[in-house]
Order: sequence, then structure tokens, then C-alpha cells
Amino acid sequence: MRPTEKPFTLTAQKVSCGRCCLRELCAPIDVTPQQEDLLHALVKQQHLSIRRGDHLYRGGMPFHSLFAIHTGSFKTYMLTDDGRERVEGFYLSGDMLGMDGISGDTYTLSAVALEDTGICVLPFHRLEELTRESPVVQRQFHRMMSREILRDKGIMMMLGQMTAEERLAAFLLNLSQRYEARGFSATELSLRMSRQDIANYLGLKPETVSRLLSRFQDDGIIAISGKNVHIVHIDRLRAVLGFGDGIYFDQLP
Amino acid sequence: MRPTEKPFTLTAQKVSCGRCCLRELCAPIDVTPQQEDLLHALVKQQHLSIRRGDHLYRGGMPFHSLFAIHTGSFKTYMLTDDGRERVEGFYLSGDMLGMDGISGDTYTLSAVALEDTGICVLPFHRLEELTRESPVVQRQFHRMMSREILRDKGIMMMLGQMTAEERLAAFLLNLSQRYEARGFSATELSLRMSRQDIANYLGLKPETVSRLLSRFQDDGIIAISGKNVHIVHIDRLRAVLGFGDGIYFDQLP
DNA sequence: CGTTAATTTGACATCATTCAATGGCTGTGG
DNA sequence: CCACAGCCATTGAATGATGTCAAATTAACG
Repeated sequence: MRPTEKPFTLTAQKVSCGRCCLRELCAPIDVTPQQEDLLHALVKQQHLSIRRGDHLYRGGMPFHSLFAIHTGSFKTYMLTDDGRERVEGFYLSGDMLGMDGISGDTYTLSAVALEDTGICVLPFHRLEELTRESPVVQRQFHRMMSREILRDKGIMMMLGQMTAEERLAAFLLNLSQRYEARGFSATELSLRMSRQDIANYLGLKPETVSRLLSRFQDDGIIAISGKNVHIVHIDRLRAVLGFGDGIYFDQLP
Repeated sequence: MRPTEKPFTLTAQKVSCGRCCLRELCAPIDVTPQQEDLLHALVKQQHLSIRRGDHLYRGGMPFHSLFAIHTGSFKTYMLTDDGRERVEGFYLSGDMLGMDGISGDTYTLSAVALEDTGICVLPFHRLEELTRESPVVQRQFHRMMSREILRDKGIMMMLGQMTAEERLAAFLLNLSQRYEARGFSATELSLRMSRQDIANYLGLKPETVSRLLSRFQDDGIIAISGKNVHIVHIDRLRAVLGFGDGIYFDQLP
């Protein structure tokens, strides 16, 4: 029926935040080399490799550390009382994971690798010590947490008042923006998550996501080849959102 | 058509966190009297009265302070690009406002008083100083921010996978829980916000909220008299939610 | 290469919205 | 105190978007 498009490849590999996997803690203010050294001292001790499908942490596990994604991507989800899962977010290289654990002694969400990944471990008590020593690091850490709050507000906005079509457009544009910030192409997306995960995240059913992707393709806005999505007309995708640029529905530019 | 029920009155006035309006910063761990004095020194300098309908802050205003609600209630909302508003939350006495401003130099949301209110001002740079001096205060502040994140995750869960009926039940149960924690009746709610605000918050239309309230009343679960809602069978209201107790859709017990 | 799971697509049902009309409350000024 | 205006809330009927169920196709993986 619909022609199978040629497969796409990602065009670059480097993370935008220079030599640092602590994008979240460094951005948007440039920290001094000295402060960056402090942060690196924090993380360079412990690295972990998590294979696709394995968990970085699970809800209920004791909380000790935050994690910065060095390479790869994760999804986080929350289990409902009756055992279903609710996808909370997708995290790419440079993103910080584990902030859901700070308020209690345990993690609330679960984080599972969408591909083979490398992550940096930040013992939280060390980070707290560090923030007491350096007001700049403290401020950055607070900004990071507040940014997570804003991101969630943005998702709430999406879930609360966007149509299915708008949600999917916002999702694709958000990914595009984040890929671009990491040095990948903004128009050739490699979706690491299943349609079901996307649907769950957007508060929709997989069938709806599938239908909408097909509709976008029929309209010539995107071209799909399995997990690869080529954004043909990013302006028309933005037009689907009307005025809502998705600036708030965001995970750090 | 439906009989007008007798009006209800709230049964108590006191805030649960003793002499402190900093519920969020004190809970759930008991701070020592000494630490509490520190916190009080923070806030006792500045108090504000905001009248019903007036704004505590607006999106775009420069961020300097957090606010603890002493008496009264607020709603927060975000303006969309085309001028409509999206209600983000309702805040009661003891709740903290303004955390949306930490990540930038300006507030992102706007906060408007739903009734005449009294609030305590916490200059953020003072709070940051304080957290550098006291690891306990620091931890509490981090918990508070993380709790805001969890709360938002809970709302996302609601918006993402609950039906309209479940959302309204969750909303009423959440309010009930929070009223009770503040020494009010858990079954006699005085809704300070309009139906439109409720609908907006829940991602629904006012007509739907109105219809569902009527249905709950017809079913004998609640009794409505204008802005006063009497929960007749709180267990049946919980049953509407199935297993989801709304434990995550919460604003500190 | 075969088995299994994921995705796509169609037909239909359902829930929530939209449009429209009525009724009730609140605050204001005479 | 009453009357009026304006907004908010309720209710009904019809529409439309998204979910449900089922089947066919494709992709994933050992």
C-alpha cells in the first residue's frame, strides 16, 4: 500500500556539552573549568553499562544516586496498582535520571534502557555536599530540578488540552529538537521506543498512534520506515500544533 | 429538578504543621526546634495579603522568592501562546508556591488567589544560603522540589489514562485528603474554584464536570449545593477509581 | 527459517465535546 | 430592599474523536 522508504542513519555522534556528560548540571550557564572539574570528580569514579531491556532502577529500590546518561536512551515508567505501566518520559544522552527518588528513600519510577547504554553514577550525598560548597553548583542543581518540574508541566499541558494529532506532532518535534541539540539530524529520527510506549506516553492507544503516523505520511509531512521517521516538512508539522511551539513540552533544548 | 441541599461549613481552622506555615519544608521529617527557628527567621520578616482574584505572581515576572500559603488558596495556571489558560494546580494553606521560577530568572506560571489570603515570602537566595548551612534544611528543600515532581507525575498519570469519571473522583478524593490533613472535614468540601477551573485542570470541559457531578449526586455518592460538596459515600467514590487510590495524584497528605 | 511479537488497517462502539437553551447565583446601583 | 446585568452552572441533543475488537501484515529474534 504505502511505499517503504529507504532506511535512515543518524548523522553525528557527539554530545553537545563538550567533554561533559552532565549537560543538565552545566546548562544553561557555562560553569568555569574549575567547577566542571568538581563535577567530573563526582562522576568519573563510577560508570555503568546497562544493556537494552535491563533496568537502571526500579520503583521501590532504595535511592542513593542520580544518573547522567552518557550514551543511549531510557524510558521511565510508573507501575499502577493493577500492574499496568504508565510511561513517564524518554531520556537521551546528557539527560539526568533518578530525580523521582529524592523525595523519599526509594525511587518512585522505574528506568529501563531502550538500547545498550553507558551511564555515570552521581552519589546523591556527594552531590549535596558539593552544592553546599559551591553556590554555583547548588544553583545549577536547583535549576535542574526546577526544569524537571517545568517539563512535567508541559507534558500536563499536552495531556490536558491537545488532540491526539497535536500530541503526536509535539512528540516528534520535541524529539527532533533534542536530537538536534545533541548533534544528530533534526529531521531524521530513529525512534528507539515502541509504538506502544509512544502511545502510552501520549495518553493514547497504539492503534491511534499508528493511524496518525500513517495520516502524517499520507499528507506528505513525514516518511516512515519502521522505527525511522524522516520529517519532510517540519514547518507543516509545527503547523499541526497551531501556535503551541511545544516550547514547554520539552526536555532541555 | 435536583433538590438544593443544605449548605455546609468547614469544621476546623488550624493548619496541621503546628506553629509553622512551612508544612512543605518541615514534612515529613520533624525538624528540631532549632532548625524550625531558622526557617521561621526566614519567613517571619515578610508577609503579604492577597485579595481574591489578585495575582501573587505572573508568568514572566522576575523570580526572587518562594511563597508559603498561610491562609487561603490559590490556583496556578500557564498561558498558552494564543491567550487561553491552562490550570496547573490548586494550592491550600501550608503549600509552597513559586517553584516554577527556580529554573529561570522569571516565573513560568501565574498564581491567582481564589479567596482572600495571607502568605509568607521566602527570599530564594536566603533559602539557598540556609540550605548551605544546614544539611537537614537542604535535604528538606530537595525533598520538597522532588515532591512537586512526583505530584506532577501523578497528574500526568491521571490525564494520561483516567476517564472523565475517574478524574473527577480523583480530584474530589485528593481535595478531601488535603482538607483532612489541614484539620477540616474530609467529607464536606468547599470548592473555592469554578467548575471551569476544575474542568480545565482535569483536562475536561465544564459541561462534562457538571454532568458528572450531577451523576455522582444521582447515584447518591455526593450531595451538591453550589460550591459545597458533601461526600456521602467516600468508599464508593474510591471505588470509581478502581485500585488507583490517587496516592500519587497528591499534594502532600 | 520459523515462531512470536509488534504494527497496521478496517469496522464499529463509546465517551466526551460541541452547540444551544435554560436556570440560578452574585454583585451592583438605584 | 429590589431589580437588573452578567457570569456561571446545568441540561439536552447531536456530532465527532478516540477507543475497542478483530484480522491481516510486517518486523524481530533466536
